[in-house]
Amino acid sequence: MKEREISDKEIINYLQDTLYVINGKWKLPVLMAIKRGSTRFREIQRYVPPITSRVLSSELKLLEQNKLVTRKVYDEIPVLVEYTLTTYSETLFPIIELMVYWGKDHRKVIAGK
Amino acid sequence: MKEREISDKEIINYLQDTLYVINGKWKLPVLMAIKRGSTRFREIQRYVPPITSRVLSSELKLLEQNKLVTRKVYDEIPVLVEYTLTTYSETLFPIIELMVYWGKDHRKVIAGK
DNA sequence: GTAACCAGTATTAAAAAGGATACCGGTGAA
DNA sequence: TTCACCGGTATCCTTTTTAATACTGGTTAC
Repeated sequence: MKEREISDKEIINYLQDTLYVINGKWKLPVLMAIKRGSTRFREIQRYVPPITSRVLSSELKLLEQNKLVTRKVYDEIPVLVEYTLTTYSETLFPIIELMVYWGKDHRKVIAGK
Repeated sequence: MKEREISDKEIINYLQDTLYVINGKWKLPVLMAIKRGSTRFREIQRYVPPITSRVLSSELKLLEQNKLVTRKVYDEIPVLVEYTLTTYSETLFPIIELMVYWGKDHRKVIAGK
């Protein structure tokens, strides 16, 4: 039994759905920061300069809504907040990694004439 | 001889370079439209609704600047303008295709809970 | 001749994204 | 006690993006 082909309109819709989730300058860099080991708010902020706390705060909320990031609060003294990736977010990293390599090459393409 | 590892900062920079090129709602859908066979201005516009001609016009210029699209003018009567993909743009399609499939699944993930 | 299509441009406005700066209450170290 | 760090929020402002609408000059189809 064969899968139905994806129509032109569906392709555009799916693509736009993805773009809607990852849009803007910050969401993917923030995910990458967490992936690379930054879990604390200030830590992420230092990793992805020069994002302001206002913007980082709102990006993290959107990432949470899209089930890409989990926010955990530990009731220690002082209170500790940790951001971690969901397992679902792993599905996004093949795309992000391709984008990293593409950006690296693109720099050469544009510079090299 | 081993390649040097990419540092944290470079990763973020390359990623941001890529995001800078593809940012916004329209550039990737426009590339996809051309890929799927739309070469004329109005044809692309119909393929990617509801983009206005003003926005499409400026997106196409940016795509040209980044060597992803070629604009050819045929001096016929009436004048004919054709947009085609560069071979370089092919390097972007693995990313775009992953994004199409990711968007398809993401819809289920968000809806299904 | 009038309507419609072509490839856009012009003008204006609205909405969204992002940035600057200051500040909060709490803790901990010097 | 003063300073710095933590995880943010509040307020205000600028820039960027996107949209709405109209229009141009030329061409073909009815």
